[in-house]
Parts: sequence; C-alpha cells; structure tokens
Amino acid sequence: MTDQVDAVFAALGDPTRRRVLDEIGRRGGATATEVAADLPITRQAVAKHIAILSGAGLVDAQRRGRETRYRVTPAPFGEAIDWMTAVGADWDERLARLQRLTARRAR
Amino acid sequence: MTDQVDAVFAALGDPTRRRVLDEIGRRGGATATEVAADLPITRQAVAKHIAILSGAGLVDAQRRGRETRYRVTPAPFGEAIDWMTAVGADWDERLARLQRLTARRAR
DNA sequence: CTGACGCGCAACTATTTGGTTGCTCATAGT
DNA sequence: ACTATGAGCAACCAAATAGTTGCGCGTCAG
Repeated sequence: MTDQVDAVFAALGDPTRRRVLDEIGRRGGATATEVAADLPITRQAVAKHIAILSGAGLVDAQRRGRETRYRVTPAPFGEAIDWMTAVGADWDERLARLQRLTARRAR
Repeated sequence: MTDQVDAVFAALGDPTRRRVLDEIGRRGGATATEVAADLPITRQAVAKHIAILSGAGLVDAQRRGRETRYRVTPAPFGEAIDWMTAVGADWDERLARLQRLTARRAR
C-alpha cells in the first residue's frame, strides 16, 4: 500500500531519473539507447534508472525484436498525489480541492 | 524553477523523511524531539530530516523559548503535482483533469 | 543559583547508490 | 553466413547520505 507510494517517491527522488521519465513521456515512448543519446550518461545507467521506474510501476516495457520500447504509465502518480493532499490539505485551499478530486477516483 | 521541484522530490524521496513530515502534519505541528519519540531514530537524525524538509519549503519553523515547533507548509506540493501531470497527462484522463486544475492556479 | 531539558553543531561510520567499463547473447540487415 | 546494432548481465568505483555519538549553549523551573 504505502509500499507503492514509497517506490514512486523514491523513483522520482533522483533528478536524472525524472529527466529519463520526462524524455520517455515527451517522445511518447522510447528505448534506453534513445534516451541515453540525449543525456550525458551511458545507456546502462539509463537502463538502471528505467528498471527502477519500472519497479515503481511508472513505466511499461514491451520488447519487439531486438529493441525494448518503454511507455509512461502514470497511474501510480495518483497515490502520490493522494499522500501529498492528505498531509497538507488543512493548510491550503487548492490542495483541498485536489483532495476532493482525487478522493473521488480512489479505489 | 525546477530547482524547487528538485528539492521537493528529493526531500520526499526518503521514506523516513515522509514519515517525519506525516507526523508533523498529523499533529498539526510538532518539535523534533516529539517526532523522534515516535520513530526508531535519534532526535538528531530527525532534526537533519527536518532541515532538508525546511530547505524544500515544506516545513516552517518557529522557535518559542527553548523549543522549536514546526508546521507543514504544503505550497511546494503544487509544483510537484504540476510536473507529474505534465509528464503523464496524455496517458490518463484523471491526470489531464488535474492538469487543467493546477494550470489555472499557476504563478 | 542550580539542575534539567531541549536545541544546534561537528566529527565520524557504514551503507546506499549513481555511474562506469567489459562481456555475452540475440536479432536484424546485407 | 557475416556483421553490426541493441539489450542484459556482472563487477567495480566514487560520491552521497542516513545514522550515530559527543559536546556546548541557551532557557525554564525549583
């Protein structure tokens, strides 16, 4: 339960990892080597990051032939947002509105 | 700019740190020693975590006498949510709705 | 004034982790 | 069949960091 949220925040905690996810999202899917081309790190480093993102359920792999293409699956974001609104809802009217919105979708 | 988002996600990346923030939020404000009482770590460790949370603007300190009481200031959550919705909006209808909501409040 | 309580700072340790290089394996193209 | 491209190990390195102990300082109560 919180396990999922843990994984999501841990995954998003690293800036490089967020850039990787961003890149995959912006392209509407990409391979590890494609992403690595736009970042100052090696393909293996990207692969590691993607593995972690995948572990958090934020990314979805589908191998076709010799290439593995990844897509963003932002569903787990919902729980992360839920947690944030739960912690801060009393303090901020906008967060309270978000809470109402996300609470309805829960389950 | 992204600096703020960086700090927020980095701060939330550690599970213990989220528990600290959670504890402060649930109590509606707390001191470092109070939080440490409920966690399996020392007061100093908690203090360090709070320092990082404070650096991210997620927590607000006010010293009164010999005790320093902290409150949650969840405003920075907004940018974090913005980032998430931006990455995943195409893929998830609920996120798209969140994006519309948060985009309006930007600035 | 004195003792206790709470905070902040500094030094040090151990683990995590982001990144690299080097290799092997499978698939695609010629 | 041969070569090149892309992915998946595995071992290794360096830096970051979560946590500890120890100390000194200000503040409240008797």
